[in-house]
Amino acid sequence: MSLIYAEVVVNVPIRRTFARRHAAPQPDLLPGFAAAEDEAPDVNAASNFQTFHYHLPPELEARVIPGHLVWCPFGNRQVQGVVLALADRAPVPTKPVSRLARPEPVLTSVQLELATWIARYYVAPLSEAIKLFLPPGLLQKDEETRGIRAKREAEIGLVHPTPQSAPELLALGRNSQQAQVIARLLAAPKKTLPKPELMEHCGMKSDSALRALSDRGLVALENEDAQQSVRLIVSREDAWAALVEMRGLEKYLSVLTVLEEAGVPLWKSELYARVDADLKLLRELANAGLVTLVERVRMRDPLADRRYAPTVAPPLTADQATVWSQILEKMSNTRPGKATRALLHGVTGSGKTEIYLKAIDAVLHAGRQAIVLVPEIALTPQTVARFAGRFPGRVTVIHSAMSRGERYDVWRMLRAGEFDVAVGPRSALFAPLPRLGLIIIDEEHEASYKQNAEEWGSFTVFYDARTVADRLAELTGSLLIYGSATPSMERYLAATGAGGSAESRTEGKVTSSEMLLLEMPHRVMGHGDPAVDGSGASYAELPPVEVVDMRQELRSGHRSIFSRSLQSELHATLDAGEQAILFLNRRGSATFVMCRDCGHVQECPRCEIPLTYHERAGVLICHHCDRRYPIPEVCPEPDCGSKRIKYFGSGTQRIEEVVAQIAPRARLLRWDADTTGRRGSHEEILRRFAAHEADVLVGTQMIAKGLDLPLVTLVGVIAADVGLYLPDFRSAERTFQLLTQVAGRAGRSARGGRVVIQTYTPEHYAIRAAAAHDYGAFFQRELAFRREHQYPPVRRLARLIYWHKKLDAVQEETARMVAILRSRLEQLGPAAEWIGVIGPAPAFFARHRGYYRWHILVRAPDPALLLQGLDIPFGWRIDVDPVSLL
DNA sequence: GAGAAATACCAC
DNA sequence: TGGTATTTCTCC
Repeated sequence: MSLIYAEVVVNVPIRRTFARRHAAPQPDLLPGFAAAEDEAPDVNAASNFQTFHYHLPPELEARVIPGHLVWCPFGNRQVQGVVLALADRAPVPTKPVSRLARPEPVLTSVQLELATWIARYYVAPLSEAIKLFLPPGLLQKDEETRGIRAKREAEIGLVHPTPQSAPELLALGRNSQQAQVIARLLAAPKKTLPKPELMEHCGMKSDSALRALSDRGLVALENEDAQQSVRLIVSREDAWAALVEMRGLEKYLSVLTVLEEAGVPLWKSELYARVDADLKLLRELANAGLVTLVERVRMRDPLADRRYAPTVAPPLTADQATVWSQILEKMSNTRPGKATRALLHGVTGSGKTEIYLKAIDAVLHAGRQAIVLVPEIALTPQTVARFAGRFPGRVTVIHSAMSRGERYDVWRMLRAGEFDVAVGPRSALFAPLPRLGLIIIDEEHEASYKQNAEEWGSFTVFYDARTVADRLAELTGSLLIYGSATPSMERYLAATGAGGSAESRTEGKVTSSEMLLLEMPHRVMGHGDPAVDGSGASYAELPPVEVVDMRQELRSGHRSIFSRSLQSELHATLDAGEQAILFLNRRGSATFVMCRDCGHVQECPRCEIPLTYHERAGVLICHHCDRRYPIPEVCPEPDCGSKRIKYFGSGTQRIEEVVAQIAPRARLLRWDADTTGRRGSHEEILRRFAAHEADVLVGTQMIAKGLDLPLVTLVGVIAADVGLYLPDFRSAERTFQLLTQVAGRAGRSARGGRVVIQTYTPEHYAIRAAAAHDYGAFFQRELAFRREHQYPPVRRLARLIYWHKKLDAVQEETARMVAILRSRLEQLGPAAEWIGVIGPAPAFFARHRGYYRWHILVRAPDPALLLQGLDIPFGWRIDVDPVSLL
């Protein structure tokens, strides 16, 4: 009699990684892993894939499959674990699996495979990668204590088909002789009864009640054949109305009416929202047999109480039609193991969302499902409304404001196939859709798709949803659409194939597969305007951008942070009763050194990264390689030699105050970290600005993203240079994206608009390209820069960050780690050809919350190859494909 | 995360 | 050298 064994990933933090001595790596789960181990066994002998083996007791043999959550003995206690694989033998003596934690598997085979891939790619514990797929609170000793308890609520159903005149009603309300008489007569043939019989039935001792009814004109007392009788002399409807009034049945009837109109059983809370009722009333109705009152499990649905007006697809613009036909053509090739990828490069307002909706529609018709990723900040009601409105009842959302229980219910409903479209931020990628066929990543360039290793938090897997989505699309054979007005270098390089496929193999580009490039270069103004193409949409010009050279301003004696040009534009805008957005990039209030005459910025000659001014030490430091340089007294630019050298970023003036001086009557609204701390205040600020409760919106990062603000005709960028000279290889890309997106806010209506960008370096290619709305020019120039210095997407990077309270401990530990990495590098031999270890150096934000932060960079086609199985002491974070090096 | 084993530390 | 505090290891 042979046993069945389960390989289990236990939900226990395994403090140290160590050798996986017994079980061989599974080649189909870990492509490339086994081969690498053969070549360099010492480096890859250890693994973060620590698993444990158990045998299945007879009663579980037929019930357990990979993906099941089970309880297992572990040391002297019971722990939860996820079954990774079944086998007919185990490498060690085994204990039995104790029991199933849930009857259904918590992960599909595709999700297990993806989790395994994530753990390897991001050098993270497999157990942590698995947790990404589970709603928070599921993996607990006692899930009842973690707020994901199933919610139970009474549901009210209607028993009687026509409750308005049901005889059961007569058991309710207050009784009276008059009411009894009317009820009796209503039930009688010909609405007439002999008087004595009637009085007897109703227990009447005198006929005063009858006379009162007669006085009200409801009944007539008649003499027929010497017999006194009582006749109802109003219609049945009127008699019922009188009955209702007499018995005080209105409150009962209003409940019944709501239920009748709903046509389906309602939750108690839904009923309460529509009608004034309480549980006592409902119990009376239930006792009378008019309604059923059942307590059952209620799924919390974040969109349940929202009503979206159903919308239909508008005709496509010419751009949209072209793009759509290209997608359709490619979609026919999509099958499991083969994804179709597309990059939708469309300017702000070109109608990308309509393409997303078309793609969802097509996928739903094919019986498959879709995940829509949006940057968290853009998860405004408007975005959700567009998806929910087009596909009523089939869309759900996942967002950070949801409670544990709500997330848990959404997870369960998705798994049960109750929704076909999941909209949410990066974590929505792990939604359990059983028949996934489409992944959309809107605003693909947004940094929030990367789980940031620099954030303070207990995250352990610093994954990039854009990269993981690529893998998921491959595994499920899905269509994957990235959309952006300013695509990331990674995606655009993949889509244009610049550099060639042979190069991308050796240089380890993020994706080696084809990506369809879809361009939508025209801005749609809105329907109903004079037709430019067949769809009835008209195209709008992108707003003209004026670049103001602040050096020139200075030379002319204007020291204000508002150039003369921006001041006059601001006045013109306010005079016209229009609105302005003033954009200040305050991020990391950079301390770079710039010549105020020629705009020259001090850089590290080797890393070509701006040097950071350190006031205390009185030196300039490169935050990549830790080289130090003296502060120049004169500008080193050959033709300049100016002595006016400025330390940028120190003490940014408050724009608000200056605006108040320039335009005292302008109503100001501020949008930054201070004013948007509370949840929902984003929307509140936007709403107030959209309602023209203010004339000028002053903000930092995320101004008015993705919102139509027709009255905004001026966008001013106060200092485009801030952010451009941060010591990070993505600074130019980020600045270009920011400027382009901000400029896209202006002139989205027939009023047109203007953009003013103030800068000390108007010749910088990021600023010139943004001003010219020329993505291609920026891309080519930036790619050359990345290629020259071997930065992503030409090469891949991993960043190892170490935090500690003591500086000497940081230096010691980072030096130790670098030594280990270098020795591993040697052991790799020829496989290390493209690998480099850079550092250690202090991170840009070198001191954070009392901790020193230093980092090491690994440049490699596949950083995991060097880092796999590394013993990683507490305090380290491994960030593969870091989004920032600050 | 907890108990067992290994090691470091210390008084004599 | 024995006893104890501290760190490391293992758990299928």
